[in-house]
Amino acid sequence: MYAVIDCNNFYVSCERVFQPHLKKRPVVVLSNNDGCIISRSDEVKRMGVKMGSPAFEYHDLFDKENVHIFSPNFPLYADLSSRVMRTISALSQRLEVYSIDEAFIDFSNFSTTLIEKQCILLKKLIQKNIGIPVSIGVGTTMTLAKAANEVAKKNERFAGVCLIKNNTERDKYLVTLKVDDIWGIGAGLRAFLNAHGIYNAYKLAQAPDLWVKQYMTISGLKTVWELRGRKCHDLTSEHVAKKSIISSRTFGRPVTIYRELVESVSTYAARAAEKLREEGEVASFVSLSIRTNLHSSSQKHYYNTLTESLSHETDYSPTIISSAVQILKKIYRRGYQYKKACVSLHELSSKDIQQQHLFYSHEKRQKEDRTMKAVDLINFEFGSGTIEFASQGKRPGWKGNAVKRTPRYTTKWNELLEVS
DNA sequence: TCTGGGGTCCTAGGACCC
DNA sequence: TCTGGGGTCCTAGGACCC
Repeated sequence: MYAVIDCNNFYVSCERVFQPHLKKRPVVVLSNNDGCIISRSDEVKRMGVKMGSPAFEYHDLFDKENVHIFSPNFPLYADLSSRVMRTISALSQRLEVYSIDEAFIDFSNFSTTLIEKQCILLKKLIQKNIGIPVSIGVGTTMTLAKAANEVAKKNERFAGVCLIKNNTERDKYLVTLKVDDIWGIGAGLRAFLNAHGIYNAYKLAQAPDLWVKQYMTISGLKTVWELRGRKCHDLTSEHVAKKSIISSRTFGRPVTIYRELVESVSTYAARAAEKLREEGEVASFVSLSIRTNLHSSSQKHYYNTLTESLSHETDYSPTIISSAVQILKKIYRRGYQYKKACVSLHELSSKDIQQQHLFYSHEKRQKEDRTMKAVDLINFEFGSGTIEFASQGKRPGWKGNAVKRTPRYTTKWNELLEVS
């Protein structure tokens, strides 16, 4: 048996921890730049506000309904997430942290009665210790656990915990779930399945293997098998090395000046390199893409991307920054209003098993390592951005602003004082 | 006026090999 | 008239997840 623990409306719930008066009140959290809606309270969901939709479309509704709006406060969410995960890990050895607000645990060799007791206890514990409401779903495969979780969320009588104990229960619940409520079925497959008369998860589970394989690839077939109770996925508990690292941001305003693009690209490259060092990896390739506003119909569009190999595997920020800026030089075109840049690193490998390089001495590498260590340490101790590279610019006008960000209550002493 | 950020996996098709 | 068979590797694009 697997259980999946999912924090309800996670970012909204995090804000409510420090502003309890917002319980039962409509709340949304927006993306960077206050662009999209990325978390909604139940009250807002009931108003028909769609996940990921642009915030400006709901300006009037939010005004009228007195919706509380927040800019994202990711340091806070990350910290509360780690506290939730710590509480869960106390209960189970085998745990996979699947995302910031979700974890799987392995309940093999437990009786269903015991599992149910443990889940109810865990839900209470997380609520009491951290103040975050969660839903828990249990099933014989990870996909069925996720389905049970959906059932628990949709139906109040479960009080947040739903176990699929046998095939009869499984079929009964699957009938109530739409195909795209199922893990692995998105909008594209929903449209396809609906066009073939398949609307609920039960019907999907009945679809013939060959047909599923042909039209939904092997991943779709695994989903179907898991719905029937045949195990195809298992927990990945140990740390999995990342295959790519991305740093990208939409600008606070359209950018036309080349120097400003250099500043933003340098900043994203520096951040990507920093993440790379956190992972203990080195990169072989740097990619950069830049684009104008996709949604604007009044201006001319431009998008371009280019990947270049580094002369040697590295995690040294100056090397990665200058590579990204070199690419920018090649793909930049005058006369466009740029809205976004994205730096990504590829062909990552572990720093420990780095290869020797003919034109890149051991001494040079050690010196670079010491420099980066110092930079990272300063930024960790005194806050990120304390020390930056010159090409990142002094007073960036292209950065977005998050006006409605709440204090980082749990990770910054000075911001804790802002709690009134 | 205003539309996020960060990832993974799979497939088709082309290039190439013998 | 009539043009093989079997394989690998790479990439772009599309699907999905949160």
